[in-house]
Amino acid sequence: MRKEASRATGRPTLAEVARLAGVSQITASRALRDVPTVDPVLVSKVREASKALGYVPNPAARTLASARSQSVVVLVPALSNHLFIETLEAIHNVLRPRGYDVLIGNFHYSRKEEEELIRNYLAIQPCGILLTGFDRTEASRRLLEANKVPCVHMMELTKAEDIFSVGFSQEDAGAVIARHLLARGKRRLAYVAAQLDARVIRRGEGFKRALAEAGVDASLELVVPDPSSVGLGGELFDRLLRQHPEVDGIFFCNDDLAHGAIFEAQRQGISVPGRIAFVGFNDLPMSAHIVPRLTSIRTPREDVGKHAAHLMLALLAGAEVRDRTIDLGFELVVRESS
Amino acid sequence: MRKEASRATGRPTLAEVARLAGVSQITASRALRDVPTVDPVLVSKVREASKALGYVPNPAARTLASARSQSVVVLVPALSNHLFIETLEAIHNVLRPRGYDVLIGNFHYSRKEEEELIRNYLAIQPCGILLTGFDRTEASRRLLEANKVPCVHMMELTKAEDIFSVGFSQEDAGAVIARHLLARGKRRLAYVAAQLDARVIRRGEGFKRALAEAGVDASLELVVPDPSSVGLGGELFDRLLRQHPEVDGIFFCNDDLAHGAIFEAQRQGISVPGRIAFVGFNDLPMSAHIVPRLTSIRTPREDVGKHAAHLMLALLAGAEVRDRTIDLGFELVVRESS
DNA sequence: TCCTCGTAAGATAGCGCTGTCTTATCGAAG
DNA sequence: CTTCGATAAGACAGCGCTATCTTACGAGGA
Repeated sequence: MRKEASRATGRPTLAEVARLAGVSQITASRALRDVPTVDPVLVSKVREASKALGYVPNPAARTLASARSQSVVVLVPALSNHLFIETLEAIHNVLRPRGYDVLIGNFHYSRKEEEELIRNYLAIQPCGILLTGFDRTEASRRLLEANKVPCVHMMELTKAEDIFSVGFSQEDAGAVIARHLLARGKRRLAYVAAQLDARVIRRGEGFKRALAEAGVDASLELVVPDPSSVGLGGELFDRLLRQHPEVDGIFFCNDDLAHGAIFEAQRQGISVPGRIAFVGFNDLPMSAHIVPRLTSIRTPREDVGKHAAHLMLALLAGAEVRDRTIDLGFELVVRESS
Repeated sequence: MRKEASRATGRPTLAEVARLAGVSQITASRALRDVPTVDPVLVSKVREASKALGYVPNPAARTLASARSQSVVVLVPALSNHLFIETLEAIHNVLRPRGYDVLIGNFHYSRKEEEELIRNYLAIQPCGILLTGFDRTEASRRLLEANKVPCVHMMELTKAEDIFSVGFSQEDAGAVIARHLLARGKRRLAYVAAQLDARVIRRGEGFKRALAEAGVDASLELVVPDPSSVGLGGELFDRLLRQHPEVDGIFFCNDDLAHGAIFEAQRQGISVPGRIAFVGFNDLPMSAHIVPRLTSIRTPREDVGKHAAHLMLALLAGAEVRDRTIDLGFELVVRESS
């Protein structure tokens, strides 16, 4: 009498499934992985046996044997923010039902921290990585390259070959806002931004370029590196107004700042949009309810996640991907604040 | 000449570290895991060899061999919400530097979905699970029990033996709010809640109990199962006011609802707190800036994550844990809205 | 001096899968 | 009727680590 399986997990293994189905272990393995060279009759036998035993594959064994896990890593610059949450949710919803684990890495808008995360997460041999934007350290790029992990970039677009990206044009969005404020008759326009990352900068560039093209002064801006917050929005608005009392329209790089500014304006008795118009970015749920309701750019956050995840699935399946760039656009939602 | 290591990952392995350090593989393994029975001299030799080779342990192999992964699963009812984000961040900050992977499961306030997540995540043999609250299906409980995974429960407290919990008393918090509103001279008080979960219900119970104890009518409430949102807060406030125009104080089960109500009141020209006082729950960042600033309960979300993670570490280390219950308390932040 | 015992190091044997090579089977071509 | 190639199924080995058992060794007691 041997003390069988003392170290085992107690769960049914592939070998047991194979035995019950009357096939070899490797055939059972292939059947469950949809390898096409298996007789459909055997496949269904294996499927039944698997179900009968309540078999669940052991991901660790799978990873060890194939040198590639079933984990997809998603790196985002922040979590304290509806944007990425919705994107993450969408990614989860696509990938989890298909058996992938989703690992979230928050790099707090720090390229250095992102590099560290990449280094650490590569240890688990992820089968794919979803990244935010293109702005990262050279070392990060090299690590990804060297490990041959499929990557999909979210939130921005590029024309570069060999790069998969899902998002929209930050610059165009900024330009649309500029034209909207101009159409409202505003002429003394400013860009207010915090938490400078590549996307925020690009939005501002689009905004200022459109102003310049319209022959309007595009030099007014108040840009700080601090983390964005509602409180900061109020402060920045107050500061801008002291320095430039003539300002009659502001594009805030995100809704949080705009919300803070709305509260501050309310406290100071400044009429919005009468004296000054506000436009935000991202269209957070609150923006449709705040007084006055905030004009904003609705970004396709959820769709970015969904499409990025599907693109990753295609890459993992080894499919030929024609469109390496998926432009999901954006929408200007005009409300009371402008 | 053998085509050595064709399937290998190319990364250095424990065997190479052992060879370089001049010890057996198992000794190297023990040295790197801080098993105490290894000669300190050998430990440092192994450490050096490991560093020299840039060795990173393979988590899959480790999991397979030990039948336990380095992953900690965290199950939360929602992500669209600052609360859990901050808690998750804190958990990450504690566990990741110690080599654990943190897997997040969002069960969308659904016990059924939570059960499914538990079932699925057990496949990866997590070394621990962090749960939100105690309210789950019998099957979930059995699964956790049967798999002998250490569990820590967050956000609520219990006196039950053998259950580790980190949080605060939801009921007491509700009671504190009731007493605060009473102290403000309000007498027609209502509880407005959405997204009913165990904690929201408990808050309401504490609130109503405190009212009853003070001899005040505790029957006024508007409670709906829909997902909580800013918009819903406005609607519920409007509906309540039509049905009970005499209401002079409302406890909203969370800040989102309260924010929506503030906007709605503003639109209707209703004075807050003059005619009616508002109190929220959670103290989201926005609550300190909205007009009027919102009185709320500041919950120790970050600390809950931190303490829960440390408790988990203690359990994983096999330490003797004396206090199975960690009460982190809460704080009533009184502002303009009451 | 011999023997026991506690401790540290090593040898061994897997954990549960999948990559790769080999073998069986069958139909088509010569 | 034989040979060949394509295809499906299986045998085999091993991914990189750790649990477990075994051995070596020195200290302490009889």
